[in-house]
Amino acid sequence: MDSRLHQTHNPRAPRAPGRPREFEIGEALDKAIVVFSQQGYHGTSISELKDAMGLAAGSLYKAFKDKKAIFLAAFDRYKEVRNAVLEGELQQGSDGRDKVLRMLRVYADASLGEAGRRGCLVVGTAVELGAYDAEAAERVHRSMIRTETVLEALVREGQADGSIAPGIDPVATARLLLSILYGLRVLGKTGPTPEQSRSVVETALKLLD
Amino acid sequence: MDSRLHQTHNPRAPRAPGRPREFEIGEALDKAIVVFSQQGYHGTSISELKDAMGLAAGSLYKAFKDKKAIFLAAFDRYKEVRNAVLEGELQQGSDGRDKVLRMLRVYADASLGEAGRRGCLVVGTAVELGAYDAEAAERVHRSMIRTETVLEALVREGQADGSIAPGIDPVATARLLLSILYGLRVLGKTGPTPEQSRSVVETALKLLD
DNA sequence: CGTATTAGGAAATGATCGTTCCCAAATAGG
DNA sequence: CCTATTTGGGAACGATCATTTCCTAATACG
Repeated sequence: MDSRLHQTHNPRAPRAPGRPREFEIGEALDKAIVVFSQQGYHGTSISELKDAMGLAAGSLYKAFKDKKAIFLAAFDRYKEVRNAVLEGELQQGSDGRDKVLRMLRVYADASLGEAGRRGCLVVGTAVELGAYDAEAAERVHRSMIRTETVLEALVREGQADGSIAPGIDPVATARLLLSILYGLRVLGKTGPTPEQSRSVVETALKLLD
Repeated sequence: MDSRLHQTHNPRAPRAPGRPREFEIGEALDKAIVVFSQQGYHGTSISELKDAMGLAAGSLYKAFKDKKAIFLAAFDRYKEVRNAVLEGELQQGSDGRDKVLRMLRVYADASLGEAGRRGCLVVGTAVELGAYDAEAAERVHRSMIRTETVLEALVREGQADGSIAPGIDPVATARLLLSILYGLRVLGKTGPTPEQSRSVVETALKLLD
């Protein structure tokens, strides 16, 4: 298996001979993310995928090994994009408490409107493929552990800077906040109002007192 | 369409002529619930369904209009079963706070072990079919609203009997608890430890103070 | 007891699935 | 400038999908 297959074009890498690729893998994956998030893995056919990505079936299978490889590449890109959004927000946080608040808001905002109805690819993959595909399940698990670890670190940070009560358990609180984040994404599938999402975030802050 | 098609056998109803059905629709649906919860709607083929339910394809299509009708009937039965479990627990609750605790525990327990990996059919349907099938989305929405309403009533009950702080907002708290319940079911797909689920429940109780 | 009606179950149906094949087009290296 | 190599894209592939058909078995009703 060629490791270049699932990478975006790197202009510094030695150029292989042959006809150059006419599309950006990253842009194509962004379109795949939309379809996969909306319809799930089994609910998305290669035919729909090629229409959404603007590619012929042959081109798809030259860029990716099979349907699952497309999905996993889309999953990885989704995680990259969402992690970048999250990190950008966290950097603006003034203290631990404010960073937890911003993290909750990122998920609450993502659960609103069209994006909310589309759904979270991590949650979707956990639910649809968690008991079906080991590779997908492992990525989901890693992603969840990472998010949980971030939350735990933020709680500890808040306890260190005095913005979060010293008596609370960072591990238990992080786990509960994790439940809330994914719960928000599930509720987002049914089209909540911005007020509903906001009230969840505000009320959850009580856990930091 | 014959309304008897999706009902379990009722011995008091006037018996129709013809060969009697050799299987119990309810038992067959119980087996369908397992498969649908595990693999989702699109991930489950009629072939798998007939194997799991112990029926031939022809018999399936005599009992149900099509695959979606099987799924919706399984969804309805799932809700009946889970609602019965929940109601049984709530009746044992001593006051509002204890009832909220018991409700959290029902979801935390359901998210453990094999049943947890199997997943919640409401969450699964929301995620997989929420943006795909209007009929499924409506059932999910009704189910979520109902659960949210129960939570809100329990909070009010606790405020009335003095077990829950009078200052908290029942609507906002119910919504947050709802997020936690569904979040627990998502996390259940990755095989949490009993300690993790228990700590979520314990920590969430802080929201009632 | 015969007829109408329904269920059981296997085989057949057409559609769509994921994947491969094939050929023309476009590049790099010699 | 030719050759090797890769991509684009559409046609073709076998497999599997959901569904129907068809025949036999079992019941209710007159």
